Amino acid sequence: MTEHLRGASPSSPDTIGAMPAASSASPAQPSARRDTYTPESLLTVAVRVFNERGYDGTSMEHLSKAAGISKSSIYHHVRGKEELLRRATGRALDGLFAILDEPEATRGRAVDRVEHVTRRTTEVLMAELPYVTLLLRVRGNTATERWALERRRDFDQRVVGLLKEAADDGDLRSDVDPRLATRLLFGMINSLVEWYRPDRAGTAHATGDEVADAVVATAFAGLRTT
Amino acid sequence: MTEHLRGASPSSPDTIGAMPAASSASPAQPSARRDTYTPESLLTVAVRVFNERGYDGTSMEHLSKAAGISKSSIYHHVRGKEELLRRATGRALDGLFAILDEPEATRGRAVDRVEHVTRRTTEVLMAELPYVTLLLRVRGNTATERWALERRRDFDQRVVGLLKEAADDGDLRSDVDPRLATRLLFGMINSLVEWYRPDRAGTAHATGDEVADAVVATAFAGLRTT
DNA sequence: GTCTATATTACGATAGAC
DNA sequence: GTCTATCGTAATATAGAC
Repeated sequence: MTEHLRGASPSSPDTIGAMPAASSASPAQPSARRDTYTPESLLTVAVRVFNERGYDGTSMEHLSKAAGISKSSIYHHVRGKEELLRRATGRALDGLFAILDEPEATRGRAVDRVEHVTRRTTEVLMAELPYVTLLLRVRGNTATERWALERRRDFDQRVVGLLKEAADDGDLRSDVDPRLATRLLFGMINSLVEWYRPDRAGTAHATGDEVADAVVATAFAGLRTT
Repeated sequence: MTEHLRGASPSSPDTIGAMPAASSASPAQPSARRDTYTPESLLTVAVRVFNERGYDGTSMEHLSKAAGISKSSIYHHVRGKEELLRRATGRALDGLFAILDEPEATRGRAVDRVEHVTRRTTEVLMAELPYVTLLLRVRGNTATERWALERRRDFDQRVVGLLKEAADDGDLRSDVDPRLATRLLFGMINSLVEWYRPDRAGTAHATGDEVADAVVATAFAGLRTT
């Protein structure tokens, strides 16, 4: 069992890409990091384990082994397991909501705004993959989980509004209700968390751009040739 | 806290619809049931709780409260939590694999076979909703979960084969790889477990038939009007 | 078949030394 | 900031009475 050594040390090379700049707010200074965990860098490890084992299936013991520090050391950085979940889902939700404020999502023909939101949601999902993955698996057992679920429902409702507009414009097929269409659309997009892996992109499967293109093309024009 | 009383008794009226016929194999005899649990009727309760709280988030205590019997009584019917998971996922997988043996899935033009499998998978998912829901959320922490994941991958691969055939026939859009198309297709279908509720069908959202129609139309022709 | 009581292990979190 | 040791609780599962 050498599992606890893999990617364990806070300064181990294979975690650099995922490591945030320490307390320094500037993202242009990734160098001056101390050889210790911050809540942010600990979150990176925790979210990975949460996604591997499931949130409920992950114990603090699992986290401590994965992070390479003791259980009690984790409590020095965060108040507990639930705070890690809140930070992770919050990050995912912030990324998603930001899409709705983009100019392309607020101006122009509704169906084009829907298409923009579709593409950008796919992109944000790929960019923030571990955080969105965790968000999409939340069940609602704790207050934090219910808070995340509620924010997610708000996001969905905003998009339903867009689909309704596009339907009123006559730009969406009339035999599918906008609410149902939104659910199928997000079903397709969100399923990326089940198989998309950035490290495999371009080899075992398509690159991020190709995936986004495929999602938009499939969702709006369908799989069948005409 | 009256939660443990809701739908608790094995013979309570609100569980009748979900209750299987006892040892009698004939489904035309729902009457002659004894006022006690069978592994099958216990499974109905357990799967509902698993889906509400997540498998890892469900303790035997939770199950005993929901079933209205003690923890130790559960062990009289099944060997443990994992056996319940295996029975549930096995049932879901059997339903899915049966689709691939249907005549419409083995004869005719590939693209039509894909469309048939799409519709039938949607229908089986709605008919066996709790079991398929549980299957789709399995993570792989135990041997049983890995067994279920492997069978599920087999099913996916069978469908990828169908999509490849259809693509070779020139019936599928050429700018989306068959493997990717299969993933997006199943992403859309499988997302039903997140929102489809049989009791709400026809009121809060579309009926089962309408949902199946919408899935097929969206997946093959797309959301946008042409 | 069901129960109460309990064995045993694992869990989240804390105390206090270094 | 990290550690070892430990507390109190909750988990899975079993023993044995009825």
